[in-house]
Amino acid sequence: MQRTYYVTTPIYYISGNPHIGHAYTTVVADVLARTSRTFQPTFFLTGTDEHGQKVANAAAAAGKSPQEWCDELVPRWKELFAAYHVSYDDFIRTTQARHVEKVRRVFDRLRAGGDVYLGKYEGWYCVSDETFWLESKLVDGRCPTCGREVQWISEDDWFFRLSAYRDRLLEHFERNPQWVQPRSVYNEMMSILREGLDDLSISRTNLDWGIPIDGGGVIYVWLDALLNYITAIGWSEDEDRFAALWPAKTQLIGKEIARFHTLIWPALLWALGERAPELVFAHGWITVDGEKIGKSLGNAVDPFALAARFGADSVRYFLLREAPFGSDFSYSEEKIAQRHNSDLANDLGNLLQRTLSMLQRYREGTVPARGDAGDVLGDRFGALAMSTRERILALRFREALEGVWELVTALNRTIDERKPWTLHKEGRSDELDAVLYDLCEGLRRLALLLHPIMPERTEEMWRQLGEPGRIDEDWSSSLGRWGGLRPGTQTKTAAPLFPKVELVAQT
RNA sequence: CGCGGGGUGGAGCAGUCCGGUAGCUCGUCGGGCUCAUAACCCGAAGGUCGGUGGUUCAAAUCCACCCCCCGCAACCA
Repeated sequence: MQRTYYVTTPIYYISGNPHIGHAYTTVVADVLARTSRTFQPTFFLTGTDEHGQKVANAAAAAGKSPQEWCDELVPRWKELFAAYHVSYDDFIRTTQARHVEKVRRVFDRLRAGGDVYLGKYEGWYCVSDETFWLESKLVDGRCPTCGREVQWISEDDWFFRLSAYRDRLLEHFERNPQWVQPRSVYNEMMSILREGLDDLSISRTNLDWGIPIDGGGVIYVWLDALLNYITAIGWSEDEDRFAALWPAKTQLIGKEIARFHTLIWPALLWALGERAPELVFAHGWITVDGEKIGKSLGNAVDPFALAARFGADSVRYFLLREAPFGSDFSYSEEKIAQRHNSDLANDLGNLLQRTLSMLQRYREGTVPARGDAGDVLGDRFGALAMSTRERILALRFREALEGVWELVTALNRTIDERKPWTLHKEGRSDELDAVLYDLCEGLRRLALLLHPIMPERTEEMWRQLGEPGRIDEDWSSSLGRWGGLRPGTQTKTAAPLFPKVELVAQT
């Protein structure tokens, strides 16, 4: 069975409504998936993480059962992903039977294999914050966060023998220095490894919203959650399918959950006799004025409002173009507006507009045959498709877009240098045909190359260019050589692709 | 001595792993063009890369120390 490019997002914890960060990770995964699909079998998984204390609390506060709460909230995520044109192949919920039964199977196997054992979980516990604290963290014997008294808890819990995998993890990290990216996260995880790992408590007896364990208690929500990546693709059930998909090619996460995905997750997989994922990539935070986004900070960003104001594709473009992937980056509506206006409206949208306008004026909207004029653009940009694909799949989105924009600039410059209006006036018909053809061919390529980033607006480009084929077709056949555009194609002028947005002069 | 990230022209950022004319976007100034969403194209000004010291023929890039900012250390992307 052919190997499939398998990409995942974290499954999202639904203790509240989705925010911009959820959109960010998922959009990035979508860009990978859409790019990969142009040349290989691809599977893109996302979903929701529904168990645990916080969900139980949130549901109780809303006067609902946890299951009702989740059932009502999950559609919000699906709406978000629809609003951002996310093309996931599967959406897993940890409350689904397909997941629950396999997690229980995992637990049984680990227990049988000796990687899970019964031990005592003890520590200082703050009831108010629902958090265990190391003695060394306490402030005057009180909770360092809220200042309340803490109590000594001692309960029988199941433990995962994480410490037994420390050496293998170290070796894995040393042999595969690229498997965790970016480098900063790799370094941090290495440093944690060098300090040593404790076994991990994987059961909870103080709540019942989770996957039950025979004999009492529920499975720790993180163990439950991590397993979604394999329960969704047929682990222990459909061996052929699982073998085609696992190990995952790229698992995207936020950097705050790196230790779960790069230390606990591989150890867990090894305990099950499976392989670690090929790449775990931890992206940075979206910040507002350098500060982390959070409800408590009152600076949460509503992703629905954002998409409504700028268009989902503009936001997608911004998220991928603004910062090197992996770094934190500062967000503001002004920055989105700037990107939208200068890159998308002025450079790209206007290029389409002026090209189609001239084509309409001089050739009644019909793409002319090119003739034998020199092929500088073809020489220069023939390899762009392959380099763009490589950069995207290496998660170097910014570089990929910068490369594509060289073509945008080159086309704008071509108009400036060749002056089609002059060619027309002077009746230099062959030269005019060649220029117009090249512009249309360049735009056709731009639509194809940018489609994974901006799926909706590029479809509109495609339509205006009068293209009959599929925009998500194989790049190697459609972009192999300059000149794939068929002469005689009838284009249509239409409203601007990216209408400019007004900058609100506030703050 | 808990761990990690960052300090580069007015703003926001690349470049630092594998040392060798400091690059990009926006902004500013000047010019060009008139097909286009007052958009596009060309050119210019502006930084010696947080500080000090060291290694080197040569350092933003390596080493040491120091200053400043920010995360993490918790079931929050």
